[in-house]
Amino acid sequence: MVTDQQHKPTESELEILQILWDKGNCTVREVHEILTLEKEAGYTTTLKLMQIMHEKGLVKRDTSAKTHIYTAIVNQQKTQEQLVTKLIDNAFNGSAARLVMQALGNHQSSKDEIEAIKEYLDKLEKQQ
Amino acid sequence: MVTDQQHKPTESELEILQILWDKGNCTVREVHEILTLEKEAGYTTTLKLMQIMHEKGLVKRDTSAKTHIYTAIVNQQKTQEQLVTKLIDNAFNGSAARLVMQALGNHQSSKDEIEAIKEYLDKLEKQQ
DNA sequence: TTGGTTATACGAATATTTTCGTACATTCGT
DNA sequence: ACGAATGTACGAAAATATTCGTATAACCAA
Repeated sequence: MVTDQQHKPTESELEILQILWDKGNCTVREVHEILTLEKEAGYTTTLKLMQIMHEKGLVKRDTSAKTHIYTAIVNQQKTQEQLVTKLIDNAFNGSAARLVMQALGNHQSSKDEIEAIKEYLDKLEKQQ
Repeated sequence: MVTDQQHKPTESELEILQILWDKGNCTVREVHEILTLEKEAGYTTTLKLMQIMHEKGLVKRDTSAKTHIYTAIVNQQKTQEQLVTKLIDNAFNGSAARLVMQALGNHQSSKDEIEAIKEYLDKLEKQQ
C-alpha cells in the first residue's frame, strides 16, 4: 500500500476545499456561512468536518488566536486531476475524449472558452 | 424532495455498471471475474452489491434460470452526464472548460480523438 | 464584572457503504 | 444417486462519512 498518497477528499470535504481554494484563508464561520447558502447544516457540523480535514492533512490552521484560520494544503490542480482521472477511469472506460465531449455537450461554454480549448488542442497536437 | 430522480450510484456500483454497459448482459460470476482482475473481492460481496443495485432499480435481472442474468437499466449517457455535472460543480467551480483542459492535459488522446473534439467544438460554435 | 455571544473540543448517534459468513437450493459429473 | 461445485438469499459486522449535542473557554459590550 502506498502511504504518501493524498487522502481522497469526501464530498463534504470537497465542498469546503472549494471555498478555501477560492478564498485563501477562512474561519469556520466564513466557510459555514457560504455552505449554508446552498444547504442546511449546523455550525458544529462544519467545524467538525474542518477539524477532521485538519487531522487528515487536507488543511492547515493558524490557532494563535481564539478564532482559527484555515487554509487548504492540498493542491487544487492535483486534486482536480485526481478526481478527473478517477472519473475517466470509472465512468468513461478510460477515454478522456469521451468525457470531454460529454462535458462540452451539456454545459454552456463561452466563445472565448471554446477558443481557448481549441488552442490548447493545437498545442497538444504539435507535441505529439 | 424530488422522488423520480435517478439514484446516484456509489463507487462500487459504478464499477459494476461499467461492466454491464460494456458487456450488455452478465452473470454475477462474470462481473465478479472482471472486477477481481483489478481488486480483491469476495464473490458474495459482488453478489450482494448487484442485489442491492437491483433493489435500487439500477439493474434488472432475469431469474428464470438458476443463474441470474443482470442488465443495466440506468442509461450510461445520463449517468455520465450526472457525474460530470457533479464534478464540474463540485471541483471546477462550475466551469466545464476548466475540467476539459484538465482532462486533456493529463490524459493521452490520439490524434483522431483530438480531431473529433475539434469538430465538435466547431459545431458548438456554429450553434451559438 | 458579568452576562450574552462566539469559539473550539470531542464523544457519540446516524446514516451509508462495503464486506462477508452461513444457510440452503440447484446442477453436474461420475 | 450422490457429493462437489456453483448459485442465491440474507443478516449482520466493519468501515466510512455525516450530523449534532454538550461542555467549556475566550471575548466583548454595558
